[in-house]
Amino acid sequence: MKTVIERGEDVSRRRPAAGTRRPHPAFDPRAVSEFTATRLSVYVRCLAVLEAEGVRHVSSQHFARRFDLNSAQIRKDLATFGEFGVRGVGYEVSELHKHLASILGLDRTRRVVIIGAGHLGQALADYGGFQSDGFAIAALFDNDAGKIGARTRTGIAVRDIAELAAIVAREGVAIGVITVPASAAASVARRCVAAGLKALLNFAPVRLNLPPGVRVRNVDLKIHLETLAFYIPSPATKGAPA
Amino acid sequence: MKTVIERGEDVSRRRPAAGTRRPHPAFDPRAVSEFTATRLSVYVRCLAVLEAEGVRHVSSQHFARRFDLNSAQIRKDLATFGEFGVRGVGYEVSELHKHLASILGLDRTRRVVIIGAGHLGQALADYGGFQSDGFAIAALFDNDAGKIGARTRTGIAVRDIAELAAIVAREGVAIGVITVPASAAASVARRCVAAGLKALLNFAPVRLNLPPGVRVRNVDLKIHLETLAFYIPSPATKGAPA
DNA sequence: ATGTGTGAAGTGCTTCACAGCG
DNA sequence: CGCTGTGAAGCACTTCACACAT
Repeated sequence: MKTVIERGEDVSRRRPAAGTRRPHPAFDPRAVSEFTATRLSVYVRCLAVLEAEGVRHVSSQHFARRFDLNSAQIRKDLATFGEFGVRGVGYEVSELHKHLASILGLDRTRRVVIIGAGHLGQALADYGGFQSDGFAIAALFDNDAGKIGARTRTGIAVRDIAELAAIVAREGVAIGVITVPASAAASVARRCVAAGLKALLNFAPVRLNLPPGVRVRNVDLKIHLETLAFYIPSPATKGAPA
Repeated sequence: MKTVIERGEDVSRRRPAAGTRRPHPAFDPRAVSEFTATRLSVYVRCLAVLEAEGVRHVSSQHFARRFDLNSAQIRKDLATFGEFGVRGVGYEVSELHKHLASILGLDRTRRVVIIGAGHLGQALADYGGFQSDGFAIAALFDNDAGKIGARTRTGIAVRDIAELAAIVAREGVAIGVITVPASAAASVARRCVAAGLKALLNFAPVRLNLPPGVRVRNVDLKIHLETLAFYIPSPATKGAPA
């Protein structure tokens, strides 16, 4: 991630022209770090909790204490997207929730395709948490004739990857999830880009090299496990202090 | 991650006492950042590729170019763990591979338990990449009487979570994978800690609060998707510059 | 001559601390 | 007063650049 994006020196400098609060000053998403974007998603989730509890207003202080976050960071993050707070009062939970959800594009359902109908791909297709809250599986693909036409446990059909481009275009899909073996990942990723996908969630243990404009996030289970393993004080190694 | 670890000011300062290269100077894993640990895992994978190709020696320069990494970072990372390189020559692939694998504890098989036999838990249990290369599924647990006793597609039995502590102790398991619903995650995590697990890979969309000494890594699929969604130039939003 | 190991510089994320608004 | 929004400081990871080992 090279982040050679020109700085928007004046965007955040601007004060509201009229007396009202500015919900949505122009901001370039590409200028927002993935750290901030990730926290945005966390905030939406936390706000949903507060809203369900009937909480109307919350200060960054209380919000931080409640969810084990840093209040300054919350304020800074939120200020990136607009002036949502009221000084001396805090933030209006429901309104903020709606705003942030809209910034993430969660106010309308995003269709997602999954490429690779192995164990993992099928499990993700059937995974409830994937289906709810603004995301829906548009289709599940594979290139194995033995799998095409079959259905997952919850009844999602496995389609021929040859149909990928057509379905992506027809359903307006922007996000693809890659759950194919490592050996197939690079070529599948290229097909995804050719089909018009703009973001990929890659479960294959491969670093994908993609054109600018296409975002990738890698979820590499083996690397996660190995990294965890690294920190485990092994019974054999007595060296590490307790 | 608070990283309040005291600095090991002198550990990296020490020069070799004898004339020979020191493969393994004492280092405290807790003083190694997760960034470095993650890359360590990447390096091992890359080295396996080179070794399979029959490459004997590699310089940080070539290594970096081959796998799209930064040569200075490679040298710095490796220097954290010992002096593996030979000046003017580079690194001996097979030897370095072995050393790094040993540092990650991959030279012996790590047993892993999975808690939560839903779609995802079963898929991970069956996932080949999980099984190979130093990790093995010791057991798959659930608390649903309807699932206990059943088997995954590849034949792994679903066991009662009541057996968790006994099996962890008997098999010497240190790593747990949590694939239960969000509502159950906190209590399951507590059980994991009580059972003696030292590292958790958490797929539940919840921030686990655990005692020091227990590492967590979160894989939150919904947050990944939402973060990706954030960067997608939505057809509705015309504001963003091309 | 070549390439490691490493101090120093660079970069960017996080946290502090406070001016100023409500 | 309380709390936001934000410049400035702090901190951590990355990259540079070079002394020095081979």
